[in-house]
Amino acid sequence: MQNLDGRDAVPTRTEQKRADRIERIERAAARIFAARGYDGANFTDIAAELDLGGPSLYHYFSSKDELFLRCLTHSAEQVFARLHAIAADRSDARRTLHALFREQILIEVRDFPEFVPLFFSTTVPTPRLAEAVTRLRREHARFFEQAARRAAREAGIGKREVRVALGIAFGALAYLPEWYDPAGPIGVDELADRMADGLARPFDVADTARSMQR
Amino acid sequence: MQNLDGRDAVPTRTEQKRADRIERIERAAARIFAARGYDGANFTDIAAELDLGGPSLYHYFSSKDELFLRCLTHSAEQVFARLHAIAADRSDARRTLHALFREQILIEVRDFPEFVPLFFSTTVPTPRLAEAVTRLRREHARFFEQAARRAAREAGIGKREVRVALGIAFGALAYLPEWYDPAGPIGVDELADRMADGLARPFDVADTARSMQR
Amino acid sequence: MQNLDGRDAVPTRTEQKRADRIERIERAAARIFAARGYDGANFTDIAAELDLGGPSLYHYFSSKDELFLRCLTHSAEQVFARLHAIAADRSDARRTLHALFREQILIEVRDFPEFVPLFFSTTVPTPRLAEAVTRLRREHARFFEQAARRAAREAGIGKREVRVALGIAFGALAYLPEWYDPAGPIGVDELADRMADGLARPFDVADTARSMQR
Amino acid sequence: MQNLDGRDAVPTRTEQKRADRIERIERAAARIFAARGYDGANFTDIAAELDLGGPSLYHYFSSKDELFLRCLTHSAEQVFARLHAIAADRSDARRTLHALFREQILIEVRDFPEFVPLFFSTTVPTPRLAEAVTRLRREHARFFEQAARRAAREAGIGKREVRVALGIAFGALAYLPEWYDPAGPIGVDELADRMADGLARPFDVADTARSMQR
DNA sequence: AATGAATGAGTGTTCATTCAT
DNA sequence: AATGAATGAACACTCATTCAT
Repeated sequence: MQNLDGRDAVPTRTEQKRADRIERIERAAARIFAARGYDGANFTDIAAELDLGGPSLYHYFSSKDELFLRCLTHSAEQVFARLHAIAADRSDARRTLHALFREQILIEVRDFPEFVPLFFSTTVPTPRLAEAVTRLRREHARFFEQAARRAAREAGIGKREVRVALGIAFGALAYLPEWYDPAGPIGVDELADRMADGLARPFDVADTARSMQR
Repeated sequence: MQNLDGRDAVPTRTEQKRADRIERIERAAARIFAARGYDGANFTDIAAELDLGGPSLYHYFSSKDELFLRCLTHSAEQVFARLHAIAADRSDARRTLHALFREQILIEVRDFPEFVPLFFSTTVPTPRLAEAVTRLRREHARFFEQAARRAAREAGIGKREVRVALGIAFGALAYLPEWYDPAGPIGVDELADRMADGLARPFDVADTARSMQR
Repeated sequence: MQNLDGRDAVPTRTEQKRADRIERIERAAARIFAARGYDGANFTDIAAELDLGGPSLYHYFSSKDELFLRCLTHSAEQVFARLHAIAADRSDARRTLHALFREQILIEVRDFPEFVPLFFSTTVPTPRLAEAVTRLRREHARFFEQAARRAAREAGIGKREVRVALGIAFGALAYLPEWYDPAGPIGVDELADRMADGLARPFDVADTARSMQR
Repeated sequence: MQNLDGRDAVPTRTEQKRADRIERIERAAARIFAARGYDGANFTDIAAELDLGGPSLYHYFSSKDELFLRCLTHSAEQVFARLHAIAADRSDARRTLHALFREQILIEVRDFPEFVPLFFSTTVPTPRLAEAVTRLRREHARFFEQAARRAAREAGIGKREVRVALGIAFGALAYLPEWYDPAGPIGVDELADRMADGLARPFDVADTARSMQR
């Protein structure tokens, strides 16, 4: 948002209010979509969460489809930003990959519990959403793939091993909230450490030599 | 199906026909539920697959809910039977665990593609189904947990490591059909080998000593 | 509806019943559409006319759009059949044209009062309907145009005179129910005679010579 | 707008601005109502045409109903004024009638394309509008009826012939924009001449004698 | 004067489910 | 056993209209 001067424009009060509203709606919607899925969440309920009538949401979103898309996109953007910050460090690929796993885990179980249900939900009803999900997942995967490829090259690990190792990792990340309870015996940090260890292990040098290729 | 004598009753022809019908319906339903999810699959379409009208299904299933439940239960039973056969071998826990992973993978990608969507679908609409899913998943998990616990004891691995390792494994198994393509470069058997290796690795003795406990 | 033998198939009782239902619905719908226009007529009211609930109509018609289309098409077909019977006589073009006008008038004010509102309604909401209306009107116009052209040739009347004369005629026919009251002083037959006279007059030989070309 | 003195009040600047606004809105509304019909035109779109928000229109019109009414009334007034100017000439009834037709045609196809859709639209949704339309149409018809009656008296034509002739004429006028294209082969003036000829013909003396009374 | 916010009433449409046949 | 008929409950979405700002 910039003026012709190149300086950031100050948003008017109304613009600000509107933006706030939109964000609040998105948050509520994300929560409900995450809990009940696209089909199970209805417009009326989402609106009711904010003491609004159903049709009021149409002031901000043109359709249910779009509302979901925005929830999805925004949450993805936030996650991507955090992964990006980590992926930028190109020094040690193995360590970067480990850090990416760690970060993703913390996002899921500590910072952003809606992310997984929105992002990894398998049944996506409208074609437009299906396409968006595919695109975003590809983008998400790339963070890990790039680091993994570099790490694999250094450790002399084959493409197919990488593919399988990443398949395992994505699955583990997509399913995590299904079993992990932050209030349980395993603390969030411990989980992040242990799990990232496990997911990154196939990219260890010695390991591979011994056990992955038997 | 027993008579008062305690001997197995011979099913009458009509009973047999009915059982056949039920099975055919379940198969079709499983396919459609798997493809479109509970909400996305409608009764009419499922019936149409068998050249039946929608209401006809009510001769065999009292509700959509129940139909799904039966699909779920039956497919689970089949899978459980195969896992059971493997788990029965109590000789080498580590090897048994590996074999269980292998079997589960083959079931998913080669023998029974509907299983994962039915069994691991995250959004379950009705409470009754939710409960059933929980129960079945617990039962399913037990196969792996028992072998894992025994293997862990032998290798001196802690409970929490086991929990994390199994969390990773279940996630990987639940997400497998999302990325793996049987027609792709990695063959089914190769996948089963490599992936089972990866999932069972945390239960190796030496491995754990070195990298999981840093 | 024919068998392989080439004989007309006897419709089963259920088919007959269904056809009856459809026809009854169409008639009610035609009446309401005619009275209130496409937008003004709602599905619920049409169904209520037959002591049915709104959604019941979907057993017979897949959408409001289609229901209207069927009303339109069927009424058009009936009208076309009657015009066709008259247009078939190729002896005297001037007389045929006159007879066509007469027939159309009788259809409108005596036999089929819904025809005009359905067929000549000017605002047509959906593209599919707009296209159908255009096509049907063209077909309808052709009956009159063909006779008119032949009559014009015989009487030595120019194309543009024909165009204007037909424009007047179609307008008069489209607007007729707006002012004519069958219960009023002018009887149906008298109306048909007088009006057909007026509409066909431009195709008289002498007339044109004198007054249309001043 | 008069003061207590009886002199015309000078409108204040704000009053003038308001009047301008009203007129601009009416013009836009007339265009959209004409194009899409009462139901098809929505408040938001009409306002958007003037870079206004929907609710802003309520500063000038108390309802959609009223807005339509004003469009209708104003356009009718303009048309009536022109017809009035012609009807004032009482010399030759036959010629006056012809001139009225001509004028009406020019209004429709050259000067005021919105008039017909607004004025002759057959489905009128609200009772209040229906009444207004009836009243205005009656007023409109009177211009033609008066001249026609006088012409008929002179030519010795019966009431019912007049009724039919006028019925044809009004229909022709109401339907004109449906088929006539000003950019087509027939020019506007030619159309006006020919069509007025046709519509006035029944009021010719000789003509009637011969063909209308057979 | 203008509008952003909000909504209530209504609309077409879907679908699991019931029931008489 | 099978289904055509029918429906009630629900849902996304539209739109004229109100109101506080």
